[in-house]
Amino acid sequence: MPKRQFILKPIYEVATFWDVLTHDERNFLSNAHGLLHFGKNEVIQSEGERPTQLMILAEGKVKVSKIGANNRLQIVRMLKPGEHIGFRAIIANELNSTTVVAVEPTTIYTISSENFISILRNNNAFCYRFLEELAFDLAESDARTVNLTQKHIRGRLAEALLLLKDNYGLEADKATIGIYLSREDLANLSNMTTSNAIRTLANFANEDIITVDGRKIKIIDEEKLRRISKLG
Amino acid sequence: MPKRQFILKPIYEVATFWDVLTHDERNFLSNAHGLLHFGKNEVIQSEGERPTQLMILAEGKVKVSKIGANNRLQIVRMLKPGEHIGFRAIIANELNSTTVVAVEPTTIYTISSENFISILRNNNAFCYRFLEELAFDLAESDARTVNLTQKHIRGRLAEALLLLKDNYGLEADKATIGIYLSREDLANLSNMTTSNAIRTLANFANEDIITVDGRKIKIIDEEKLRRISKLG
DNA sequence: GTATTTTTGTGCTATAAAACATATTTATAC
DNA sequence: GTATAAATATGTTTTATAGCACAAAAATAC
Repeated sequence: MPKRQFILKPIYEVATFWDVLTHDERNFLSNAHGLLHFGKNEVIQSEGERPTQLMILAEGKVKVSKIGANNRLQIVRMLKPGEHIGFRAIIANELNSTTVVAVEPTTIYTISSENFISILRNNNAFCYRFLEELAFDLAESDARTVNLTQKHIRGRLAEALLLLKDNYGLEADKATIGIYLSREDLANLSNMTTSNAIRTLANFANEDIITVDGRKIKIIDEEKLRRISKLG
Repeated sequence: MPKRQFILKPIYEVATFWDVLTHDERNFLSNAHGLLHFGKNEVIQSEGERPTQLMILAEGKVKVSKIGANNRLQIVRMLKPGEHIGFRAIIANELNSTTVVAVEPTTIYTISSENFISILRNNNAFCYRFLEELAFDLAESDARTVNLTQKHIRGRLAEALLLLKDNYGLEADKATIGIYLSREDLANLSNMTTSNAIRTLANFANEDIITVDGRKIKIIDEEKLRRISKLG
């Protein structure tokens, strides 16, 4: 069987804001955009750097993380195609507050900060779209703060698995979570050590809540997983 | 000495967005706004309720919190005059994701959700202002997630004290933090139990980093406090 | 002014989770 | 194909912090 060939979608099919652009803006952006590729584990942007462009994830999956005390890494969110990278720092006129790394081979459309800001300043519907996006992101970030600080290990890991399921969906078997993360990434997402992620994952498997095959995780009993996540 | 009389500033002096309004919008809002008062510890909005108005904090201080696992409360941010309440949920068209409570007597100007959205949709500069505000808030929320999950108790309390100092400033003596919180609030802000907040506060006082007189906290050695916060 | 509730303070115990140690398996390099 | 590195797995020890109990002080109610 030949390896499946990905046909890259054009920017107007990837960018969720395309419908609110004016005719002129569409014409302009059809040319005035860039294209970047990143291999697995490649760094897309780094915390502390000055942002130079809005990035639109066209293909692939990325993790967004921050370094905290003792150089411990915390994954603050995971992005999928159609979502944006780097726009928060551009809007706030700050340095990047997060590091973004490709979890699998990733293709990105880019729009320069200047062009991005220019459209934000001139197209009200476009501006409103990003306003909505930030409003959603803020609620999620606040919720994550509370979940990560108050839930116990089992609750945090259950929550992370559900977050991944909700974000990336399930494969054709309707059970396998649509992203394969290392135990270390799972740990950084759930605010625990790698050994505890491994242990807790094994416990969940023993309790027939999930099955684990390498990095493939099948959700067997979602109800139970939600209960564990909810109770903390 | 007679009790100091607060003269309430008019909305156009409180609202930080007033300068980007059009002449017509100013005329309109000069009448189409409401005024609310809340006593100490009164609930201004509740998690799960439908938001009905943008609130602009005119006088007073409020805490913004969420309930997590085991009904434990987490304060996610603290607001001061000029800052906004309830706009995130209106923009995202969601129920309130947070509860807001007055820490001291508080006066609030209100603008109905409909009027707020209408201006957002028509005045690009106004929309951009709130875009910026959310961009700042998101970075702070992400930073808080990492700090609260990774720092130890001393680091978390030191961080909370600095956050309060940076947000509310110092009194005339250039040492007393400009807001008086209960030990319980300090604990909910720093993600720890009340006893641990009390204990750690006492330790800081013993180490001559702060002095404590009831709820008044004087910062004696800010350098040391920043070091403790940074190291975690 | 006294009673009652709330807040603050302190010691002790229990426990969740990190830290550490060490295999074992899997992936990658040459 | 072998060597080396990285990821996964598991047992043991240590520790930070929650949980609990109770006392003292302060605030509030009557």
